[in-house]
Amino acid sequence: MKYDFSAIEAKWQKYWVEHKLYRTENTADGEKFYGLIEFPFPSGRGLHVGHTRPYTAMDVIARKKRMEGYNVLFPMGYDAFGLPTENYAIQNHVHPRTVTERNVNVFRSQLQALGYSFDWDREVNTTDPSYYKWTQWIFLQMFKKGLAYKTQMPVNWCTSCKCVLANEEVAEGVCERCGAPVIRKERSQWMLKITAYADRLIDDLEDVNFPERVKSQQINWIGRSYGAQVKFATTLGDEITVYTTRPDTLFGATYMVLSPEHTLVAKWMDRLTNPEEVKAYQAMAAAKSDMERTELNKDKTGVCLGGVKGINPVNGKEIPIFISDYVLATYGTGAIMAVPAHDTRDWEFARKFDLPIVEVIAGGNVEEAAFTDVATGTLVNSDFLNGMSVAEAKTAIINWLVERRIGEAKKNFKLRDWVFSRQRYWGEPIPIVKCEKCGYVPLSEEELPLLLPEVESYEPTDTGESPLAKMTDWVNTTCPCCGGPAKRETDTMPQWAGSSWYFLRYTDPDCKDAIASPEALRYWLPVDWYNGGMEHTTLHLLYSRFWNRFLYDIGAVPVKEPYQKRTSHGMILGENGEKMSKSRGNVINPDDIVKEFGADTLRTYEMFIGAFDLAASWSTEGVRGCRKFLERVFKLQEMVTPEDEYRKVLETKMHQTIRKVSQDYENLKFNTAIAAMMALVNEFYRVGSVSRKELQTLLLLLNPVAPHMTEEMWEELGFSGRVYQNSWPEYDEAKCASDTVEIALQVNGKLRATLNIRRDQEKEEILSLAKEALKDRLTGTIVKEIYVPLKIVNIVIRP
RNA sequence: GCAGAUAUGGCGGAAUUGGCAUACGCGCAUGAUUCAGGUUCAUGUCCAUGUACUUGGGUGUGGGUUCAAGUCCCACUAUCUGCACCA
Repeated sequence: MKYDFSAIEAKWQKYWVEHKLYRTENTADGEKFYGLIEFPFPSGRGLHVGHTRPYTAMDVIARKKRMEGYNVLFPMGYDAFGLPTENYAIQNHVHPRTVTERNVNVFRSQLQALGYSFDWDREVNTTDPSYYKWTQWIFLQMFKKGLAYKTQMPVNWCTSCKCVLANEEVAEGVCERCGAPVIRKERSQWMLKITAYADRLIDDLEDVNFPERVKSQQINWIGRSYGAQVKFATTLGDEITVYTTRPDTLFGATYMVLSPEHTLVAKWMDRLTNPEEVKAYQAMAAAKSDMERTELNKDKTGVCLGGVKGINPVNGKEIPIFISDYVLATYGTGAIMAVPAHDTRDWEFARKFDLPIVEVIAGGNVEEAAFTDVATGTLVNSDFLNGMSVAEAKTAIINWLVERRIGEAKKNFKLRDWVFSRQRYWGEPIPIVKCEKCGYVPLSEEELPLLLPEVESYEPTDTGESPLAKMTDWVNTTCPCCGGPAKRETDTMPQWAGSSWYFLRYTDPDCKDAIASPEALRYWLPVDWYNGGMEHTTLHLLYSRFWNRFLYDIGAVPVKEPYQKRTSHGMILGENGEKMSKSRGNVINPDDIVKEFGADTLRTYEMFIGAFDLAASWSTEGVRGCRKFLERVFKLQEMVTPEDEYRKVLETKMHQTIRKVSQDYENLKFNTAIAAMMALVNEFYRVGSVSRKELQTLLLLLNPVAPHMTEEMWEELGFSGRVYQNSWPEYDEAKCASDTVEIALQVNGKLRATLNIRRDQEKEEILSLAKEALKDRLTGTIVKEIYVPLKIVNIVIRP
């Protein structure tokens, strides 16, 4: 009997589609289960073996849950707006919509060829006007609540192409396309006030089941810190406000540093003694990204502002003011007080510029290095703070500052507001018009969706505006508020917009009058299990939690947190252990694998490749191994005996395997689940036969991973119904354990022998058996005898 | 630089609470089947030493705790992911 995978897979895929096998209703008996995977960006390169790993994993979970009686929602869609499609469209003079449609069709057929159990009736596409209508609607709600606003923000500007570049299009400070230098230029941008939700985004993590590493990465990214804001007077009259997490070290502040972009620098420019030097430094800083600027191993640079001094409020001392690019305009107030004795970066800067280092917390040697340990130090050289601990000093100094109205306790976040504008064509138009009289005015909800107009060229304009700016008929409109002349916003939304709420739309994808009907949202939310990549932890995952929380606050969704459980998969690397990429020539196309080995083999291999949450390298030899395993299962048909029960010799093994596979699937340990099934199959071969009942159980266990082959065998063997209509096999805990176990016998921790014991044997009896077995080695005084039940005996002797 | 993670045979990886390191697969070796190659089946396979028994070493590096450490603690090193306009 030959395993003809192409015929088998085609047959069952057709059957599943025709019978709408995986269609999900919004009401049903049994508990609901909503399993979600990150929907793909339909790129021109097609589906990647990196996609199929998490998709297969959740498909396994979904199939198992259905067999356990759950009403399962397992949907798929396309996150189809975005830069790569737009760039392809520009190069090839085709409409991005055409490119998107083509790519989506390729993706869909690739996904279907892998036998995923998606409910295809619920497919969503973020570029569909009936979808982005609601993306725009959410933006309008945010605007109405004051969470969307415009401000000046720096963007990457190519001096030659004269257009705004994405960070990805900038390589080592030059434009990726033309090689011309890229500078940072201020532009008016739409922003979303995610910082208003910073506390909630941290605090609500307590209620969800996310891996610790995901939680801590989000918490650190949001970066909540408690400190103080302090006003420093200057000799030019203006005050500088600094943010510090260490107000206790105020007596040790021996200089100040402003970010090169700080507004006071420009204001003071005429009165400085070294304006040329300052301007030159600002120009240099503008050419660097934030990351380059904060690299610690680089030499600290900076310029002292000539002709102005700051005044330390606690001791009245005049201290120099520098500008340096290690201070970022976007964090805190863009200005710091520098305490070189107790901050590493300040210490290095002070050494380089020969500035005084004043120790105010005893415990280290500040001549050698900054002393940053807050737990043990005691305040010194600090007047009324002397002798206090760091914690006491913080409270005391803040009270002192508050009394004099020169400072206050302040909570700060590293999280920045979300830059929501893109000067691009292929995104959702922002539904706002600008009226000379009324300012920024939202469109009324009846006018949504605001459709993307047809343009001839998708190239950004010379002024850096989006291609939409060239559509004067579209841009010039009337103000919804006063009816006077107004202009439409020409920026579009980032790709993150559509993906921030897609999981809501799946619950009711055709809903006409809301993001989804309240009944559907109530039934399906929260998502029970969301699997995705670690690389999305601080952006997509955080953004979508933010949007959901906002929608909860305005009563549009019923749950605070959208995802009850989050898991992450590791990347699939090339055969050489490097990231798969065209330039490295190590890309594996899933289509080729399906064609040569079959979808069931690809699925099995990707589940077997290694620990699900770690990266794993591709191995075509490994694929062959999984194919061999499936062939061995297929050939079991020739060895079937008619018993409709587990035979005595295999009973324990059967129960153990069911338990292992059930638990391992649930814990995403697919590799060990498959190993257990391989071991079971080896056992069948060793025995030389398999009973009908044993094979039936194996087919049920293997079905989620290899659905086509198991369905075919099920039919061939004449079992009733389809595999998916049957229940998940059960195991008996009592039958998982054999009567005897082998334990290890150690002397001084070294393995010397093993011993077979009965489960119910007494400790004393086992110890005496052990000593008998080890008697040649017990050549000294026995100091200690350790027995760990059913595991080990360790006898400690001294000569 | 900051943040999060990872490190086990020739390779992918396994190992409830600290309790027999290397399950399962690949590769390799030997044998059977075959005209032959492939397939399939069986056996073996951490390293060193040795006649089989054995003995010693061994989970990135260096220390520590413990009767016992891949697992816990301290200090390193290397690699991977993200860093806000790629998604």
